[in-house]
Amino acid sequence: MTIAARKQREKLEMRRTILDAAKEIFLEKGFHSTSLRNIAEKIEYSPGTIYLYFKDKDDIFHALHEEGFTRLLSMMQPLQLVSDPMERLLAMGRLYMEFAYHNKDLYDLMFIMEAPINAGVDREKWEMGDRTLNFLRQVLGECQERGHFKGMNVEYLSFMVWSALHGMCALYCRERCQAYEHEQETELLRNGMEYFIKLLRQA
Amino acid sequence: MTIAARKQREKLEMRRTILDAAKEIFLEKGFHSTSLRNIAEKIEYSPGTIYLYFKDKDDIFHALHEEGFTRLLSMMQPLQLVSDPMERLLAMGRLYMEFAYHNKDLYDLMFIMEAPINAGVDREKWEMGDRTLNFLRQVLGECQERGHFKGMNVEYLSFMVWSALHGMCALYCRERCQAYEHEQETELLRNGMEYFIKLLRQA
DNA sequence: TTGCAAAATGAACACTGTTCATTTTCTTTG
DNA sequence: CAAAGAAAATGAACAGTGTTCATTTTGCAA
Repeated sequence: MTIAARKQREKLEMRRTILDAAKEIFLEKGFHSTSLRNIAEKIEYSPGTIYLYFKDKDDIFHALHEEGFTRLLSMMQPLQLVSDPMERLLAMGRLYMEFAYHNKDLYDLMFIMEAPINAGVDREKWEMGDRTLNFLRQVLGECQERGHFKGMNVEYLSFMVWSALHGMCALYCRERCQAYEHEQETELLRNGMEYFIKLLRQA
Repeated sequence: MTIAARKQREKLEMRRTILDAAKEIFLEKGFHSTSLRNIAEKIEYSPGTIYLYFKDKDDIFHALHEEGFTRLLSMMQPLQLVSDPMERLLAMGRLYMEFAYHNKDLYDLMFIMEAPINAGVDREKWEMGDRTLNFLRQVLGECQERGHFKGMNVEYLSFMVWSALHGMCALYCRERCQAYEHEQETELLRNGMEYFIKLLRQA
């Protein structure tokens, strides 16, 4: 039995090795400029080998996609200590933006790129994404219990809030902040965030 | 002299022909699945010919990028008839979303895709984008004159407003609305927009 | 009609994701 | 320990990509 166990472990280790190499190259060169041959070369295996561990290129980046959500979610856990729901919501917002700012390519992979999500809408794979969204739903629900966002539907409200944050992050990730010649990216993000928070506080 | 003029006209016509073919295939198959050989085949020329009229693939889609802004801007012109700036702002928002919804791939090209904008930040080429942004700056400034958005910086304010709209459109374009299993895309967009408008009205 | 310049060609280059017959490596059995 | 069998890794091959460039075709002027 111990040999079968080792085999399975080695299988997982190989997946990790591939994933680590893929992530490194991807974060450095971007998704579309990362080829399977690049990855294969880095781990010193032939291109064909990768297909023994992943269905195709999308499958690799789908795995990284999941890792991103796990990371984001784990960063959000401590926020549950913030008792006031409105303050928790605002802290979540800032943390979300912080995550996007410091993990530009990972954020891009998770929320902007076409590749991993389009092919098939694998429900099971979105589990981590769902959990993140539920976090937002919950805090918004609690805000309503304290009198905020009166008469609003939590589904649509969460979509609006998520969108506002995502919009700033997405413009940042895809270099559209350059439309503002005289402002720095960081200032745009910081002040954009604060203004949106101002709107939320009034509602 | 008349022959040189004709030559020049033919050069422009050829550009148009290529652009039209490119747009058609692109809107049908998406950016990355559109190859120069596809375009060449459609216009019944050899692949090499295209390079006599465009520097590279990006150059083609940069041209379409510009067309997108021209279209959006022309759609916005009639809004100048709306005298109340707050109403004009809200109408602009709805129109912006309408544009994204009905021109999904064009919107994607203009505001999400990496290809055309990253390579070089051609200032001259962003002219149409600048004009669109100025439209927003102007209406926000007028809103302030009427007592809205007190004490806010128009630059940051416009970034926040743009981001909120863009966020919804971007999540829609890149199929992230699927995170909401039980809601339709159109309802998410419509209600998300209305909720954001609610926030703006209060500020 | 000849000569010249502009326009169009399509083969070639180096790359891509993916497949699969072949070879190598490891594990089990006799 | 050797032979057989299974699992793992290989790398050539396929059909595609964006791009270049020597060669050919075309249209105009002398």
